[in-house]
Amino acid sequence: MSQVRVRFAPSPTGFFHIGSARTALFNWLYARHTGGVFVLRIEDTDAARNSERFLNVIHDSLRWLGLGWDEGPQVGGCGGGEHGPYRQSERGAVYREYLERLKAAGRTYEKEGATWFRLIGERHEVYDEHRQKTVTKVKAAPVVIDDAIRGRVERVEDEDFVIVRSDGNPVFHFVNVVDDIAMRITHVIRGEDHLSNASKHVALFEAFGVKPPIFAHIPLILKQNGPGKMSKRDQGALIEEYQKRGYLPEALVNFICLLGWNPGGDREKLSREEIVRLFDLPGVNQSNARFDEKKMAHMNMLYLLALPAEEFCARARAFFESLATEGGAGAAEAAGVVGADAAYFAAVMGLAQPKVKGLEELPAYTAYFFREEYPVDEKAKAKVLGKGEPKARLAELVELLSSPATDFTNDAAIEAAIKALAEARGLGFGDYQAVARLAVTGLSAGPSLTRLFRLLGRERVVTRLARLAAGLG
RNA sequence: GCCCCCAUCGUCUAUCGGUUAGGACAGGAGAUUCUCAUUCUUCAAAGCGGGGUUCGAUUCCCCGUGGGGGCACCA
Repeated sequence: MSQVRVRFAPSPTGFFHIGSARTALFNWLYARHTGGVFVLRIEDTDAARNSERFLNVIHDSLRWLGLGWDEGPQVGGCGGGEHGPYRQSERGAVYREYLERLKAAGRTYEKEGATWFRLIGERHEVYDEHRQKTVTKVKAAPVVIDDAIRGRVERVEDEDFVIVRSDGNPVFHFVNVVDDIAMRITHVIRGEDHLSNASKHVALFEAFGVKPPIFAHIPLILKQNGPGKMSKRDQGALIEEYQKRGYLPEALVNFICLLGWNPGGDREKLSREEIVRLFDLPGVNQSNARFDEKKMAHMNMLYLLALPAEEFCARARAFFESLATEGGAGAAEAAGVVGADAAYFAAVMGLAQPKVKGLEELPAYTAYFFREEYPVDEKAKAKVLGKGEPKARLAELVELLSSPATDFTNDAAIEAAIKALAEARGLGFGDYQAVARLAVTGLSAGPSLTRLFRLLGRERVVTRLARLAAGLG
């Protein structure tokens, strides 16, 4: 059992996004890699901006991603631990105690109702052009941050700062350090946006007479278009979004672990176990990575393709169920799909699995299997009906397929029958394929025609073929 | 403005002084398949600039430039 204790410390002030997910993941990976402890701590000291709803989003997202926490709020089998409570809003007593220690050491003072942390060094007043106000600068000794990823970073912290607001609530820098001490955190793995704050934190650790933990500031994820880091408002930023769209969490984890880290070599698709085994802090990059939705979609497809059929079927069912429950557009249709015969559903999903890039394509891709009122792609329709003799081809197919002489029980027989028909007319399978597909599915692309014919059954196929033929009347 | 971090194909990245600078996504072309997707083959695509150090720099150092972050009684 290693002594490593890491923490993920989000604040419930908004939706959980991909950057937070990766920070959580790296912490989780490091804990698992070292056999250490992964702590979830909720930094909700800003009462005005926190909400219970966003707290649930954090819990749900972490669990969906498979990043269970060893210590933290107790939710569905995760959490507990002897360093609680794990919500900062419930740790007032701890902060008061630590504040007293700082006061006793003469490292605080009151100003305008707030409590400030006093740096050590000579003071002088300076007018700050940028902030347009007079500030007191302190000639403090440089703070050294020995970062596991960045190496040695030196920074001068030259202004006292508030640690307890005038309303009595402690500030982030203070509670963050106090909790890292109280919870015996050994490694602080967090975004590079905190690198500049680290000097404040180190100063605080030193004031408490505690050796700072090992810092590891990981690069940021940049938005895929335009300048700046990824934020909650950006396209593709929200974990909840991927969850709703039926992304596989293991694919998402695989993708985001590759943003700013690599296992060495050319491999990209890695199992969770391999990632845990290979992950380490020195392997983390120093430069920011731009988010790429296309590559992530590709990773998701690879995972979908690799799923055992039953597993794919189960995920697909869960996806349709969530669509039906969500109640948005298509909920009624999804409910219909969920209510379909299980064996039939499984057979349809068997056709779809090798074809779709994501579960979210399933409703449109399989609509015609589950109801007679399915959408028709008008562009495809115009194109297919615009050439050859569609009406004649449809009529021939209706005659062929409605005949009891045509075996409708296996794909090969159906294919052979249509090929024979084509040959007799001096045509190819392709001359029937497009128009038949349009008639039966409303689309120009989809699973193998003969396989979907067999699944649909003779009656529905013939009816749909005849219906389109009649429409051409 | 001040402080900190970073810098290889469009994007994610490999390389830890000597390579035809490799892989993946995206893009182009082709093959296969009843369409589509997959798969396979293939093409195009990179060391920011300038100084050093060195027999030799993508790699080490410095300066620019560019990108990112921070500078709250937010976290």
